[in-house]
Amino acid sequence: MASRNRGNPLALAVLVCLSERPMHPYEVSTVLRQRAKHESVRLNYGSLYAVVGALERRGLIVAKETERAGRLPERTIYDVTDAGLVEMHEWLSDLLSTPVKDYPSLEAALSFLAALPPDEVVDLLGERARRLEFELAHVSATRELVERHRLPRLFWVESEFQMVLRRAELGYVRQLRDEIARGQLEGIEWWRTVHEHPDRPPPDPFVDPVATAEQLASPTDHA
Amino acid sequence: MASRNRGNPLALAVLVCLSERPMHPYEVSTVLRQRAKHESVRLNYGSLYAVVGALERRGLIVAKETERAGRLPERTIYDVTDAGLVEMHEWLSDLLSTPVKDYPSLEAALSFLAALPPDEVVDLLGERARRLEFELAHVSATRELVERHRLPRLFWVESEFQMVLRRAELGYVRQLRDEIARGQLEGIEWWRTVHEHPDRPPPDPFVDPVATAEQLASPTDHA
DNA sequence: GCTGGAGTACTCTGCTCAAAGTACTCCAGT
DNA sequence: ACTGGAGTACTTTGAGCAGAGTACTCCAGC
Repeated sequence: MASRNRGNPLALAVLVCLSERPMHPYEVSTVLRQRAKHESVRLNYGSLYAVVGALERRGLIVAKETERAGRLPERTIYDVTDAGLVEMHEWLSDLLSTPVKDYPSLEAALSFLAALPPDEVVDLLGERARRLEFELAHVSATRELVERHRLPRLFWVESEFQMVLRRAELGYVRQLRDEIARGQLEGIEWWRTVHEHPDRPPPDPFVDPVATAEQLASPTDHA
Repeated sequence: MASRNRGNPLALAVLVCLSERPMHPYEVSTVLRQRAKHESVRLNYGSLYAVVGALERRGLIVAKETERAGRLPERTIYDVTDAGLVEMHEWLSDLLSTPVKDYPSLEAALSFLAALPPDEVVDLLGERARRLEFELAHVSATRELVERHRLPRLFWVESEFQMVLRRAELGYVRQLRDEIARGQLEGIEWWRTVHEHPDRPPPDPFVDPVATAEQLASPTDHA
């Protein structure tokens, strides 16, 4: 009963919307956008109609009626089923209670730091820090606007969380940038040498050459 | 020259590996696993051979030679091209310098907090906090192992960053849980009422009913 | 009265990508 | 000699999904 892959969280968004009242898919998309949920859940029409179809096949929602205004395309109004309400409840509970491995793009980039020369990395991280500051300023500006509309915090906790993550990222980026700039990052001599002499065979990256022998002697899986 | 979508970061990982020395795809996958990069970049064979094929079509890598050991499948050894090195450089620079919107699953879940009753949410967030603590302990244990092998920090900054994010998440989750438990989260009365009387039409969620009128009067886009 | 842009409500197309499968080798154990 | 499990090196498959496209309406402006 743990977190078997449930796929696109947009399907959860659809269940939540339909649990309020029956809607047609396009209305779901406008409601989500009005509430700025498309900042937290990837939303586009291709996926929307795909997940609605899938939810219907799984019996979690049902087509209630179809109407037509003029010669515009037909609108199919869906309603959530009891099974759908159960699934929504379980899915949300799972997401809240169980951390899953996300793959933030910065983590990937940091994995390959050594492929770029250190001085370039200093500049690039500085650039990122500046952009993060700008973004944070922008987000808190719009948040103030929302607050002035008196929409209770309950409805924008996700943007609060977003800012927490962004601030943590900014802190780390700044710190790492400074450490590289000041030559304090462990391994920096190796890093510099490799990029200054791309032709020469790279020297040993290990901090303590004695340890290398140990390392090779005992092929422990530290992977 | 900005961040046009470059697709799967696994392709970047391949470029980085091949920039060290020519390899066949399977060797790329074992190298990435040895260095624990599969913690930061989604890695599986289906995608690996797909991205290698795409890189070849785009002229960023070339098949150098193919060998065969016994009657095992043929191994195609690839090498990076000059264009590939340029692409690697640009891609990495982009990733480092430009923050992009990731969609962490907890952010999606928090977007729909109000769909679950508050007391359940308190329990679920408590559960998550406990699991995060467990994970953090686990990660710092393996990190110590890596340190004892004297592998310089330069090669595990990504796991450092991962821990920074996890700790920030833990802090926020704990705080939010406590605020809900203590009834301090703005909007909690509405939240409780809605779940205690699912039949009754929901009351106005706005903090200050007077503001609602203003809100309706000036349809500013706060989306 | 006609053009052009914003909005409505989807549909189509083709790529991506994860999981599982395939087909072999090498070796340890019995 | 034979079975079985771990490892090697890919290939196949089909669902998922993003972006672009379609076909209409409504309205403002000249």
